[in-house]
Amino acid sequence: MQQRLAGLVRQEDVGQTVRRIAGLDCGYRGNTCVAGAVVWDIELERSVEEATAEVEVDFPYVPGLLSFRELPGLMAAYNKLQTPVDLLICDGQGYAHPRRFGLACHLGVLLGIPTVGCAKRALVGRYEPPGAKRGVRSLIRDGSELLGAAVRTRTGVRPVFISVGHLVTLDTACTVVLRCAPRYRVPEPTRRADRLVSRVRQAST
DNA sequence: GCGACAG
DNA sequence: ATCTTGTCGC
Repeated sequence: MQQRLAGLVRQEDVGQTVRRIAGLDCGYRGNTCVAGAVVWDIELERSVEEATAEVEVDFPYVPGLLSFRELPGLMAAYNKLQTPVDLLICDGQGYAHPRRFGLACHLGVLLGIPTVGCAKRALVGRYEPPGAKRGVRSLIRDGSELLGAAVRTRTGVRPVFISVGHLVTLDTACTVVLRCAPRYRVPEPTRRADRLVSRVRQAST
């Protein structure tokens, strides 16, 4: 399925303005996936809408097949949003995937909107550690193929791993993530979604 | 056969 | 991801 859908991914910028950025993340309570979606206004520098959803899961975590475990919950949370979103940042890989179709690509193709993969760890590919200063990038490659970039969002802190999801270029993906991460390693949309999920999980445990 | 392996 | 005890730094 991933090999087939990978052919639908477009790595070109299509969004004119990128102002409202959604962040998605999920956590678990037994076999229940608790997903959260946050819309971050890059101009106002604040969250303008949040939504959560819970769905039962049966698919296990398997490196390379994360989508099949998290997509249902993430889609449910995203679909509850009322605010139109310009771009979506996902907690995981996009193109930097064994079959070049990570979670960010899958969500992008299904939703038909620009998406970016921003993972906390690499899955495939090789890269040199980027310079220590915030903003420095280092390309992630697999042989001669360009997969993504290791980007330092905070000086002296380990980098995040950016790759194209859908309807964006790698350069735009890196620029957007840096704009969304002026203070913390993880960009605000994803970071807020993570915290939202944590709070909901606690309140129900 | 062994090591690696998003969340 | 989840659980869990302690430590370091601003």
